[in-house]
Amino acid sequence: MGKRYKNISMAVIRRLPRYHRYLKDLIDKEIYRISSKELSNIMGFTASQIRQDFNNFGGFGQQGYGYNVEELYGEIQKILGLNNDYNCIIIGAGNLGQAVANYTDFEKAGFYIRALFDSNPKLIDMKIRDINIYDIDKLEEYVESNKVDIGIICTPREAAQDVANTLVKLGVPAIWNFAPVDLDVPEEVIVENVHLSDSILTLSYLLSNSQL
Amino acid sequence: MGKRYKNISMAVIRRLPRYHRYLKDLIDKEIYRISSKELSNIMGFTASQIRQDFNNFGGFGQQGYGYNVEELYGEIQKILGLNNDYNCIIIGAGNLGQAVANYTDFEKAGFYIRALFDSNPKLIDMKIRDINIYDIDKLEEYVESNKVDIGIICTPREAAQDVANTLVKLGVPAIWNFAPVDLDVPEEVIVENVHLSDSILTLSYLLSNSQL
DNA sequence: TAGATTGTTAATCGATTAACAATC
DNA sequence: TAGATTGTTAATCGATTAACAATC
Repeated sequence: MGKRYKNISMAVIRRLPRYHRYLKDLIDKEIYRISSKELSNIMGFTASQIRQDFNNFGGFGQQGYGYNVEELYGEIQKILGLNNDYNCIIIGAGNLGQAVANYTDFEKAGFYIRALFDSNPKLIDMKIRDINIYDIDKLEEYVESNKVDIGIICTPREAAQDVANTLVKLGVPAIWNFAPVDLDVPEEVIVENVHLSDSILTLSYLLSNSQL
Repeated sequence: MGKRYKNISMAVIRRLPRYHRYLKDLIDKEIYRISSKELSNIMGFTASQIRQDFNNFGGFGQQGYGYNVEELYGEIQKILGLNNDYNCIIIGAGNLGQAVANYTDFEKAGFYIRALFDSNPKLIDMKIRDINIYDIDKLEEYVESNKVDIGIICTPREAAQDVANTLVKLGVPAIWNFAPVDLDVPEEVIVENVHLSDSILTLSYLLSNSQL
């Protein structure tokens, strides 16, 4: 278990994955040293913001030199909790659930999909890669006998809150929610939303209000 | 074509789909009148913020009464550009592309998927619902002879920038990007990202740094 | 009219940017 | 050492919240 950071603003937290991504690119390009100014040019954040962001977690740079890319990448890796593995289950094995289950990049980052659940009899006992789809009735039993870190909700809107209630009741600490609702959960439960419909509406707004 | 709003901050814009969603719920529940205070209780924004947000676009309420839900919903619908239909194409017909193509909710909101494109010979000429998957080589020809409002990029990371370049060259005004890269496009081109990998890393951060 | 609630201005809070001393 | 660049404090900017006069 690494250090735990508190009171970091969401604005900063949401930039961390982006740093992680760009630093990975730099390593792939065999660039091993970078200043906040150079990173600023690449990423489009100000150099000042970059230094402020990193200094929320301690000083990773060296005056007169800049940052060691691999070291910095390693630190952000740790901060993001990517040194751990996570057991994930997907509830809702429709198109979206299957797409998520098939996205093997997550596994590389330590997010292992252990099981899917669905209410559609046609899907039950099918496999995605080698991951089984169980009847939704087996969800409680499964979570009680297996450690589940992240519940991924890919059900239709109507079912999402019920599923969330079940996951919360069973002690699942985090939910990755793809259903187009804001889930009502106790505050200690972590919810990260992927609201595709909100995203396309934002695009729609920008398109209709653009100058063309 | 409705009014065009400029200089609205992204913070406000990103709340609009959420208002849209909650107002729809209210209509479904046959609630036809609401005050900023009541909406505040439901949505978790402050009443003050709600009034500020709406007043960016004109006064939709009435002192002493509140807001007429249907009217307000209609206004936000217009502001979001949902009175138009949009022709969309998906580039990359793998799991994610297929999941997006199958998500019929988008069609209800006016986003019509007209074609998919992929480089995998196995997929070409298959159909998702009744939408054809074309060879990626046919992309230019297609966009030249059909109006395309939104290009949806569901390719792997490596292909995404090339696809974006092609779309930009052909004059597609907006890109909905699911590939885990920040696309480099001219500033008049609208890009809305769905970075699933960034989202799961954010969740990972919150989970590793939570108090449990 | 009296009560309620908006629209809007002013105050506060938080996040970003600028500046620079510390130091490699 | 001189030059470069960080870490950090101070200044600025923008977004959120509070307050209240306008008015339905």
